[in-house]
Amino acid sequence: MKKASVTLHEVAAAAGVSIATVSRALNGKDRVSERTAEHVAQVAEQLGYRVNLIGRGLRAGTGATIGVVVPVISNPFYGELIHRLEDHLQRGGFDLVIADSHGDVDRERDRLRMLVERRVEGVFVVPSDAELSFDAVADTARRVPLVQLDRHVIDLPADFVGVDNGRGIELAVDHVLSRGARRVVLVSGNDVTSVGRERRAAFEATVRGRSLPQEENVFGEYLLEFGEEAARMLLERGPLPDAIVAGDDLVAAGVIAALKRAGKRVPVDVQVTGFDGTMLADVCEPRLTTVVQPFDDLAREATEALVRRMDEPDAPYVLSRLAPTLRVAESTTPAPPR
Amino acid sequence: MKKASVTLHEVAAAAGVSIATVSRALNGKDRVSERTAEHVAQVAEQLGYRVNLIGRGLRAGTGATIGVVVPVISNPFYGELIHRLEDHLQRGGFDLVIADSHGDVDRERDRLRMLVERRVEGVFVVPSDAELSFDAVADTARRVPLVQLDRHVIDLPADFVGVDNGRGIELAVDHVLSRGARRVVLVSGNDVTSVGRERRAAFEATVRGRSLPQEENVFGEYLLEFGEEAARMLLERGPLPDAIVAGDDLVAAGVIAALKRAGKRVPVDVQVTGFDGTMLADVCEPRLTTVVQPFDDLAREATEALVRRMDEPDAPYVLSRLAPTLRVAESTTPAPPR
DNA sequence: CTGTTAGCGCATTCAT
DNA sequence: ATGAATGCGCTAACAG
Repeated sequence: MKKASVTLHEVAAAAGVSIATVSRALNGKDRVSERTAEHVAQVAEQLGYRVNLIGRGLRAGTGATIGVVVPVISNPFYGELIHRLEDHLQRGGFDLVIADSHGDVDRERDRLRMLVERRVEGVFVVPSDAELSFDAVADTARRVPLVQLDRHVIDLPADFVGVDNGRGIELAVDHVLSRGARRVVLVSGNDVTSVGRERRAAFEATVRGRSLPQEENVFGEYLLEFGEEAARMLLERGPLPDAIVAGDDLVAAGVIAALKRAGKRVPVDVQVTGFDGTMLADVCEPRLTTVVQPFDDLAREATEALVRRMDEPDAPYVLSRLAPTLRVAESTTPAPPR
Repeated sequence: MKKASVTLHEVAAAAGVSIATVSRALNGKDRVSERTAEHVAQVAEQLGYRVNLIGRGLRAGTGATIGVVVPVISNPFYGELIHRLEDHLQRGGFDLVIADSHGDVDRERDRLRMLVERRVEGVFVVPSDAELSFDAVADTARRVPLVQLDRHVIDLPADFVGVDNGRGIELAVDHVLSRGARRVVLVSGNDVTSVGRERRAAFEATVRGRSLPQEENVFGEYLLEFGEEAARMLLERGPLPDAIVAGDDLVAAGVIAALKRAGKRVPVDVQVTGFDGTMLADVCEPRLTTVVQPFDDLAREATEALVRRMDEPDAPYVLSRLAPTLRVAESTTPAPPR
């Protein structure tokens, strides 16, 4: 059990051929006689040979690996996204190395550095800060094909694939309006992330565009706890608005929990919407009306963008915005849709 | 932007020293004059040099990498677990490669093979099938230090770290009994996984031990949908039991959702408990009383077991069972605890 | 303190 | 069709 692993040399020796022949036989790329090929394969199998991807990688100048850096792997949204990414990459024969930045810029820089040193062929990154992530992400993009996912760094000339946040917020607001709301409040992430900025800007624009009353919105982090805290704040502030548009499903879940604990009814007393379309939306009670991200399309698009960048490193960068959809559920619908 | 990356040679040339000196200067392991060290560092920085971990890995016989194979990365339970693992490994200077088996034995075999070929220094695996995963996991364990996590393969002589499922189920059952339940039904995962088997066995043993009436339990997969389905089945079957012990939080969430849609009240009409202690438990309404897994301890223990195995490959294998705790919330408590 | 050299495992070019 | 030789980038002996 302590034997160092079998190498081409040993297989070659055992099979009575040269190391080159073994390599050829096993990879099947080059011409080898049927007989030897079979023989070699058998010997290799019998010896329990396994290619050493490190050796191959060194020779090839790279392993077939893609890296991805996310803020929090335990967030269901990123879990889902990574799940899809892995799927698409697998098809291209790539393995995925995952790194968690803990939403910390220093750690993010560190993890990106690690991926570069690993000579991954491409990197996906969800930047943890719309501004402070600039240096690390820019530097990485200079060294390896890189695609920003979900969030992006302001003014960074690099590919990006994400959802159309403006459209998503608009869908949510217009929906609650169609359900009779007038006073609508946004409870969402702060300006640290591009997503937070975009959703806020879109919300304010929509409120103005629909001539709705200006409410005082609440901003914080994309956490369950923030949702609860924000809801408590709104309760203290006075009469509840007609609807609360939350920045994501997690926040929405927190909002609903706090509201109900305070004896308020959703959607009767106040409507609530989420954003992302994670499984959290289905676990909430009432189930959450939410803006659904097209996870699979995002992953596919991002993979394609990365491949494009690998093929043509100097092509002009592209910003992809995918359209979200609205999934209507009980949190905005008094009468359960049958 | 298309420049192949800078190598030690180039740095050496530019700095007017030998390649070995550069290596030493940069790694600081060996004695180099203050002056040259500084000079080299500066040149390297200026050229944008980054070690090539593939080269180093080949030389060292391994990269500082650990692999982990889980059934579904999008499941919050595994997200949380991976999060903690990454944390502990980081401290040891290890990077983590994640692979998703999709709960499929073939894919699992494939992913394990990839990790071996990558010459990772260790592997964590959550086997997708208590029996069918045997060959792939056993073969992998023969080649590299391996620790089974959460689930294990039956009769496989390999390290394992997981929660004490028996104790967890007992905690849940005794708790609902203390809340006045008599008729208790288990809705949990089937016998495909060791976890499913253990929770079922523990439940049946507890029911017998407490002289409770034997109910017909429901088994399926650890999915939200299964929880809903099971609840519908129970509703059709006749009068609801006093309590439903769910196999995990996801199933519990599904159960609660379906019950409430059918007009039943939790915990008044029926109590419900979960298992795992994921964020789902806090999002449910009412919040879920659940058996909490000690995520951080599990990750730490698993990491230690792996390191132990790396140091002493032939040591007798060890099965670690960590004690869960019960977190009581509204799903079993009529009067909200203040 | 620093330079020279060898070789980790592999794929490939060039002979044969 | 096969073998011999080369070098990917790096670190660790070994000299000096």
